Amino acid sequence: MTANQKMTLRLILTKADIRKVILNTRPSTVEDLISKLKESLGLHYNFSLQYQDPDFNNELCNLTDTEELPGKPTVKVIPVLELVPVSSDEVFSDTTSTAETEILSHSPQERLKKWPEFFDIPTFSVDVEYRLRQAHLLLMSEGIYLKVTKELKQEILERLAESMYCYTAYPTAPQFESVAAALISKHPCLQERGSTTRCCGWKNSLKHKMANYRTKRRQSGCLDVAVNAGKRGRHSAGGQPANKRIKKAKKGEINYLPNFPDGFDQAALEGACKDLVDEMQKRTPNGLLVKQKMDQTFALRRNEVVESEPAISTMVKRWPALFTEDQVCSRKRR
DNA sequence: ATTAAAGCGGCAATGGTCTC
DNA sequence: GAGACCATTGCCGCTTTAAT
Repeated sequence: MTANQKMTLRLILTKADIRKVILNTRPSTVEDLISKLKESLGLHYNFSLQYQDPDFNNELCNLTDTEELPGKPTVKVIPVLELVPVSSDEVFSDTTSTAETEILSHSPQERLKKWPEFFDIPTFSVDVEYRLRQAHLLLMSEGIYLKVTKELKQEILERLAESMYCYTAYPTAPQFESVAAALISKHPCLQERGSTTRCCGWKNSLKHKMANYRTKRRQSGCLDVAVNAGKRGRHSAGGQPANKRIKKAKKGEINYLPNFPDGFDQAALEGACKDLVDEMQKRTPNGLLVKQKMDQTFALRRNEVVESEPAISTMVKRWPALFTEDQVCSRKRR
């Protein structure tokens, strides 16, 4: 392949938006290809690429080298989800992260940010953004409101639920209101005629969506929402529902049961627990080490308390550091 | 059959009333 | 004032419905 050759490719942005793209020069690196695509299509988000590989019956493979591309390749855009970096005083955990961005994962660390004063509506898929822009123009010129189709609503709700979940799994009524208001403020074509707030339908849908989103997360193994499930008697197989004994959360609070930190399993955390006991037996325990290990093992302690309801005396033996002045004050701040 | 949206119902909190 | 009791309210998981 020569570098100056034109390049024609079929670009899959979404299921509904597949475009033919012609580049004047054939990019020599994947980075170059991505920046050329960003430039020619005006895409303002980061993405990686997958291509249909003729070696594997045209199944998609990650693109690592432009040499792998056939003559007229079909390439799929894979958006990279990014979170804004968080300042250390905004986090619940005392541990500070040096990462500039974090990919969304199932770890509780994703929910580090305080609910913002003004909720920032995320950017939707290219297709949805395009449709909203068109609808906005139509509203401005003709005064016609957008008729929100089922799949458009679905994509909007899904993206908003994801965004809200970064802050909390259980938004309050005013928080739902603020998101709905921010949505119609950013996209006036989504306003509802008939309601005074112009967005109470969105608020209602968001509430339902969030409940369904929690169920989804629960099924994929997120303990922090799973702890609130399984309380109904008639839905469990063996008489008593699984989590019946776990008290239902009060208004405005949740039963917090975080997953283990990334890279740590039960055994690793048990090790940290033992280190802590050993350290606490010293005449002058290393405060920094104790604090670090206590933060690391937070999820393990929560699991013990919720799962086995240990006696206080057991907790004192297993977690002597938990009852020091430093730790009591530190936990109160959480 | 699958999936998302919405309705239903159990449960804890809350507030009012009554009695002591 | 304190407590017991009862009705109401609102949250949220589970189930149903509707669309494909």
